[in-house]
Amino acid sequence: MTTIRHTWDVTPAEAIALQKELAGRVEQVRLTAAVETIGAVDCAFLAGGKQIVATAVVMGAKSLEVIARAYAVAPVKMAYIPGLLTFREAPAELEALAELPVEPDLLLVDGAGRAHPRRLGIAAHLGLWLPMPTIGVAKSRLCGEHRAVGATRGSSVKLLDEGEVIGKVVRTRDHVQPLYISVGNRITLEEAVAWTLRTATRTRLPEPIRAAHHMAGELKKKLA
DNA sequence: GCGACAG
DNA sequence: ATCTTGTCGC
Repeated sequence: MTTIRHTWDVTPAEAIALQKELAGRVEQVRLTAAVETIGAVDCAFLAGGKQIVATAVVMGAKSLEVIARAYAVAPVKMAYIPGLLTFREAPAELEALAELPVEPDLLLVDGAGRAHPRRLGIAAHLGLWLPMPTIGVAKSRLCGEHRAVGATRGSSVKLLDEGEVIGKVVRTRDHVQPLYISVGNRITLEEAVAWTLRTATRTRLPEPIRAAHHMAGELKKKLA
């Protein structure tokens, strides 16, 4: 299995160059192993944006019951720049994932996967670094265009950029803002959409992401 | 030069 | 992401 390693201490120009050379390593292929557990990572900011709290959760793929949780606090090293979100959030999220007692079989990431200007959003980048397949679940569009999405749950349309399908805009709840789903790594777009709908049972966001997001919010209050 | 722009 | 109460709609 191929996984990457590199420093996160880079300049914006170096970050862009890194994304360009790594994008070609993403594998859009069908899942090979059974998915028994699903995880998610998210984060929140502390101390006026000086520190980041990353959270990671693991749930049973069928029960959607939490099996494990972990978190990590780290200093923020880069400002938010559209397209370079990864270099701001990924280091802390990787630390939180490393604290988990068990690794999930599939990981949902808050942000874009291949639906990125250079085809390497945070979900794809983390997918190259980690061993399990990943899915990018973004709440809004970073790039690409698409037709109007049907108003009911399950409706979806292709997200296109420069003539290629980079993701899918998916409605997970009737009359609620759609999600921008894209391949992270080691999964197909169809499977990514299917797992998103399968885990977004009661709300717009998939349960694992909701749990990770909620945990980040609680820690933000608790850690000041 | 003028917008767009994951979280 | 973050600053924040009540309120509209399914």
